[in-house]
Amino acid sequence: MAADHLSPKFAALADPTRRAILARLALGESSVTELAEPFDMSMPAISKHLKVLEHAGLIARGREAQWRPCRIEPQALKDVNEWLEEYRRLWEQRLDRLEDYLRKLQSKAPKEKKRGRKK
Amino acid sequence: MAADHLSPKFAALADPTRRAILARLALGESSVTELAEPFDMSMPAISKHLKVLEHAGLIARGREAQWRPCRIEPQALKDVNEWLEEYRRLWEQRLDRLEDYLRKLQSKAPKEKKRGRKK
DNA sequence: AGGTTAAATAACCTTTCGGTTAAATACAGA
DNA sequence: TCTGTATTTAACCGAAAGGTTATTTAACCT
Repeated sequence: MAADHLSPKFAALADPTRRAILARLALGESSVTELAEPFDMSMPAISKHLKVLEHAGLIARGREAQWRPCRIEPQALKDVNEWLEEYRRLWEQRLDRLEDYLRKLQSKAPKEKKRGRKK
Repeated sequence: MAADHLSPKFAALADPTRRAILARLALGESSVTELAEPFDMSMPAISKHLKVLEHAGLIARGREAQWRPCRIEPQALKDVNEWLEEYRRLWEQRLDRLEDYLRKLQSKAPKEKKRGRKK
């Protein structure tokens, strides 16, 4: 157990073409040809991208006649999110510090009012 | 503007060694040698991993005498989180459907009680 | 100045990635 | 059964990834 399922997911997401494909699939199922349409790229290239996404668990594919409709697999993104969650406090903490800083600036502001502003 | 800052971040996260380094840095600053210690890997290899993380904006490095302490840059992870947010409804939606399904199962359950259970 | 420690760089190697074109496969429909 | 349409597979290519060892740089400490 505990194989590294995250690496292939991150690797799949590291390509803008594949992220664009995911964005498209977030709107609904689509065939390979439809998915390929926006890109200036050969069909085999798209086919390879889809295979990468599939192996990462980010998409799944059905079969309808000669079409192989693709759909997004949200669970895979949820897995990524769960990894990220471990770090959430880090950026929220930093945000808190920024808020503290801004609050301090604001409480100082009245004193500063007397000074002229640089043109 | 609008350069692709996400690809290098995802690419950096696609390696388990680098994710382990990040996990370590989430606990606090660390020198390169300290970071290298848990891995069965040469120092230059670690050095390269750190460079990848740095270029992705995931870590930053200081200078203290002959040490180059590394620290995590939470903002980069926040950026990844923001990308992921666009898809959140997808997995939450699916979870809702599962909950609906389980609720239906439960309301059906009393009827099922009368049947014997398979051994 | 000389020696030690911390880290980066250079040069190299093998594997993987992202693309190509050409050929093969799978199915639908006349 | 032949033809067109959708998609994959095969073979190839150059570039990038991830590792190595050997060398270099940088800063500290006598």
